[in-house]
Amino acid sequence: MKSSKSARPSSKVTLGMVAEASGVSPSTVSRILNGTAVVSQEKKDAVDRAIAELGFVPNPIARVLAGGRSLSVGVVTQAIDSPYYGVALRGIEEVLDAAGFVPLFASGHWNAKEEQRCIDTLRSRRVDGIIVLTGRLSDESLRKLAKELPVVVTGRSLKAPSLHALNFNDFEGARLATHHLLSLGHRKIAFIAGDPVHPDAQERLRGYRAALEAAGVKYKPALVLPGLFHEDSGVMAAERLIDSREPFTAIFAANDQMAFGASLALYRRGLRVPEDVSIVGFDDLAGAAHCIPPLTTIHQAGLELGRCAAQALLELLADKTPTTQLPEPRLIIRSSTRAV
Amino acid sequence: MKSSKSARPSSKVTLGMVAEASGVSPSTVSRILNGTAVVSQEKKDAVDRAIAELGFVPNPIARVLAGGRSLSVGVVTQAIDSPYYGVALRGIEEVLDAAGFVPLFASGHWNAKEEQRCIDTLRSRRVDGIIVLTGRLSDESLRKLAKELPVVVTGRSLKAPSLHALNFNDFEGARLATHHLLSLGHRKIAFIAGDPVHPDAQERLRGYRAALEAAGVKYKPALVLPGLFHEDSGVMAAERLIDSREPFTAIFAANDQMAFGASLALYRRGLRVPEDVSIVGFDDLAGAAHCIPPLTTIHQAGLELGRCAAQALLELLADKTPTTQLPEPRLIIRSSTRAV
DNA sequence: CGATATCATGAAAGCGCTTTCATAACGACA
DNA sequence: TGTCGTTATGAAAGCGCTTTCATGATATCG
Repeated sequence: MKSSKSARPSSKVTLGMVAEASGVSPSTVSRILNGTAVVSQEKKDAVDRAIAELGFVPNPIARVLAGGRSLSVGVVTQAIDSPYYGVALRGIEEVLDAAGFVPLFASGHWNAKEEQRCIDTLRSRRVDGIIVLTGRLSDESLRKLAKELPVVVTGRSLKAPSLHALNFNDFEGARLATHHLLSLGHRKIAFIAGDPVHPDAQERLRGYRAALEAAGVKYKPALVLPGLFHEDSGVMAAERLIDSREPFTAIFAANDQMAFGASLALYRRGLRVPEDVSIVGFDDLAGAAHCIPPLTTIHQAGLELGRCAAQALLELLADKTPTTQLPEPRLIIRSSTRAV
Repeated sequence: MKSSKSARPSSKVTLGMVAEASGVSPSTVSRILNGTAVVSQEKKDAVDRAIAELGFVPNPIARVLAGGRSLSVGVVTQAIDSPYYGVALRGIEEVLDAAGFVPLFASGHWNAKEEQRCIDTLRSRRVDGIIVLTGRLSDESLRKLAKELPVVVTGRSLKAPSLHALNFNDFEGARLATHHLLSLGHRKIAFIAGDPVHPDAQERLRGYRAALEAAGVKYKPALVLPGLFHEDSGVMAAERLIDSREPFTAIFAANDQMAFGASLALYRRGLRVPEDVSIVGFDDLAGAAHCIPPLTTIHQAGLELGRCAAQALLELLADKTPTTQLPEPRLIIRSSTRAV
């Protein structure tokens, strides 16, 4: 009969006990908990009181087994430690948490097979919906998946019921970056491309070419270096570029990591940024603002991406049609670029 | 009667159906699945065949409700997008996955309350064990938690049954870093400290002082700047240092992020690394090898940390006593340090 | 060779919740 | 006042699995 103001979070209080304590049936408690039916205010009060008193916490496992929602959503990312997607995960976590949902993360490692496995695991865990961050799965499998549960996918633009796609405007971003260099007077602009199996990489290349063309600058294949989206490939690309003796005054890298790598290669070869060559990256990673020199880059809001994705999934879950779109790319001018 | 070589991963095959198809009871199927009792080879074969044929996948939700293992472990990290812990998460994921376990990540944001909430959520999800990456929870709560399920915690050294602690030798790492600078002839070595609420930060400060003392260099409080483990605090610390006019030839930052920040501040003030001042970091983040100049630092294996933690938890789960220890700190000499 | 210990197996009772389905209780209408 | 639609509520049947507990079969012993 002690009325400690807050109940100790005792572990094994069940819905049944709440029912008994408040003199109603388990069904009624469940209905109150889930808002699945009208219940008299009187009983509702009694139940609420009992819940508080006993410190009852519903068991999500039992709930989902019985056919209810799991209040969890699966997130398949590619690498849990990716600097870009990591921020997106934080965004997802943030909005999901605010809505009472729990994220379940799984990494596909840029491999369709593994991604599929992640999805299977996630589904066996009975998640209510799935967010796929880019990845290599075919549009077809995604569409099929969306027939089973709500899906939000980033990095593509496909349309299907119960499926929302969030695509960043890579083309425009790349165009912006290249245009910035052009406007600074650069004409010999090298491009370190990303892995061409990524649609992103292709779009960014397109944007680079489009900007060149618009400025009447001839596209030179010798100025386009292959890359793999990581630092080392940026180093190698820049070294290859220097060794090729093809003249250049600026480099646009398809992502920040390669831009970091390229800067390093230039540094090692005694070329200064931005005095000798200007560099623009893409993504605006957390590190871009603190590297030397701070990197001019295209801001692709990872945090926003995550938030939007989660928001969209929540809407799908509520049977609404999400309308969320990603913000347009923005050029962030820092210190790695200057006029020729 | 078509004998497609591999079963389609049909969704709703239950243990009961397997039992029926192979002419045994559900109990027997369960026993075979979990190895909880001896079953005749004959039945085992029949069941295995039925499982393959039907493409049966056990429902983990039902399993855990009925009192079995969930084959999942909770991981409370501090920020899902932390550059250091991110790598650790990858290590955890890797070894857990190999053992058939699934990690459930939750972020405590360096806040004991939130951490506790994460743990509660995780437990309501019925994880089999929990890994706590550092964090702010009291040793006491951890000990109490360990009474309920196996726990592995990093960044402390406490001893308790069903609890394994993995501590990195921060003192020695800091000593090593400082000693390196000393051996290069530096005598005025500034230290950018970490947030003193972190035991790590305190240990690193101790290591710094110990090295100084061992070399007969007087400890100067004016050379110790407060920091918060992130880039901006590194920038501010270095600026304050410069402004103080206290002479210095080297900086040892309690982590890489602050070292990056300090480098940036020096760069802005026209001081060159390593020509004018040497810098040593701590952690060996992925970016340390690619920044300019590549950072000399103490390698604190994030990946190893994750792997060891997961390994230890697996052992705890198997009722063994883990003996895993973290590797000793190593000094990685790159290009940010040189002799005076 | 009968009695007892050993063993593989099945029947059935849950785990904690959701959800039909059925049933009082109530008001409304003729 | 009697009948019929509404409503709020409860009883009970699962969801798919694990785990006693009981049982018949087999092996072991004096």
